[in-house]
Amino acid sequence: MTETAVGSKSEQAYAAVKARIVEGTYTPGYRLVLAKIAEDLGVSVVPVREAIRRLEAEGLVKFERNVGATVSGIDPTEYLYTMQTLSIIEGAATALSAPLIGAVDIARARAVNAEMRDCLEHFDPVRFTALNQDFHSVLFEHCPNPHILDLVHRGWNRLASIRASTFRFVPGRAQESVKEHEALLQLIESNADADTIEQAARRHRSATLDAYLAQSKAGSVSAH
Amino acid sequence: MTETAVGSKSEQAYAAVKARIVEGTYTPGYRLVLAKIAEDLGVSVVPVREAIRRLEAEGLVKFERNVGATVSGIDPTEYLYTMQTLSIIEGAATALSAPLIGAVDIARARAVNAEMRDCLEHFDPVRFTALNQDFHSVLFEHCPNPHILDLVHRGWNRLASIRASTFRFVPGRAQESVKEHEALLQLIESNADADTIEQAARRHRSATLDAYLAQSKAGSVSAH
DNA sequence: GTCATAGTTATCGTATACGATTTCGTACTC
DNA sequence: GAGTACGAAATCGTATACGATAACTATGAC
Repeated sequence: MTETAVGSKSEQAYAAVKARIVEGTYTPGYRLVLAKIAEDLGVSVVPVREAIRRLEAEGLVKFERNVGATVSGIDPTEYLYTMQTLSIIEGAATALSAPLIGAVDIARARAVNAEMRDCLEHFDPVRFTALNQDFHSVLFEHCPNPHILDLVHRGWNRLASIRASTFRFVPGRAQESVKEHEALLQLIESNADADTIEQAARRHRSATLDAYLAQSKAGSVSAH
Repeated sequence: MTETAVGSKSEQAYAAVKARIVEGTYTPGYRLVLAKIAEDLGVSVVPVREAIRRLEAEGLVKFERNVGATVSGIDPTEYLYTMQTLSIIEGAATALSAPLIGAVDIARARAVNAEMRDCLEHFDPVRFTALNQDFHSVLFEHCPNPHILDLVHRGWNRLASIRASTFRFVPGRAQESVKEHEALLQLIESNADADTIEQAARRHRSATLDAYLAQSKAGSVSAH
């Protein structure tokens, strides 16, 4: 009865493949062969097909008819697009959540942000990124509009699959990020109006994107 | 060779079911039975399954394990959520498109808007809604971010499946809408900054939503 | 008369099998 | 030696078949 909770085989396959993509076992460009995955998971190809199509809908994999599926996210412009979209969606989600964020949530977010500050010293980019997600989760999880919330989750998923850690590439950005987090919390605490919060949350992410772009231009990503 | 373009059976099934939902053959709440659809289309259930799952990912249908799929959109709050999400996404898409909108596009949009104005007299809500989509398409189709553009399309699809025509329910809104369109065009022509355009586009849709809510509250939709 | 329970039916979930398409390698020709 | 055409292998796409699950119905007891 312990396996009742896992749901259908399709569900298992979906979770399994997604996990492998996010954790990096399947790197971008990796060729996903239905039969092989099916064998690995001990299921038939049909549920795997469904799982792949679901992942395609989320943008985690690219699927070509009669050819097969590959893990997407190779394209650096893809990162740009995702970040821009997320800046808009997350900004809106945070603004909509703000009135529903209580003192305990603020405290929790502040605790996470403190951990992030500590993290700066030893500089563990993976851990820093995980904490970053925790922090923002507190801010947008109260969003009353389930569609928007869903879009935010999809955005984070895509980012996770593209890069385990943004901050590995833009180390200088981490310090500013922590400061902006505190500013954001103060805005929410002081019941700032929705527009102000939305703008702040959006710029917070845009700034990370800009930092990444500046870094890329500087030459470290000279290859097209 | 004429059928090569239609693609796979899954594709056909997807298009067929989607069309039936949008055109209203399958109304919200309609029970989608795999076997029946498969028979109607002359294919097996497997491609139909895939089609249904794709539609689920788009939010057009709701799917419950071991129970089946139903056309979603029954819930009036669903309409609210979709409109709110679309106001944000469409606002952003329009703002991002603005710099890329040329004089010919403006002229085309203005022509569509003129048709809408004519439409007000005979008041054909279905036609009015179709023109409305045409108008906004001109404004956001140049959006350079494909993800955002995709989200806008999904939003319109959902709306189409929920209601063939919003304006049937909020007739008073149509006139204002036409005026706001013209204002929006002038903003774009005068190269207004992105924030201004985004706010205007967003409010344009929010206003329709507000009008709908006021109407609903007034009692015409007393049945739950 | 109402509630609970067992049996039936409808529908979904998955496995297996085979046909269709693409891709890659090899041989042949220019 | 380079290019093209043919063929084989790999992989996807779909049909069919059967097992699993949940909704419905009828029957019985209280």
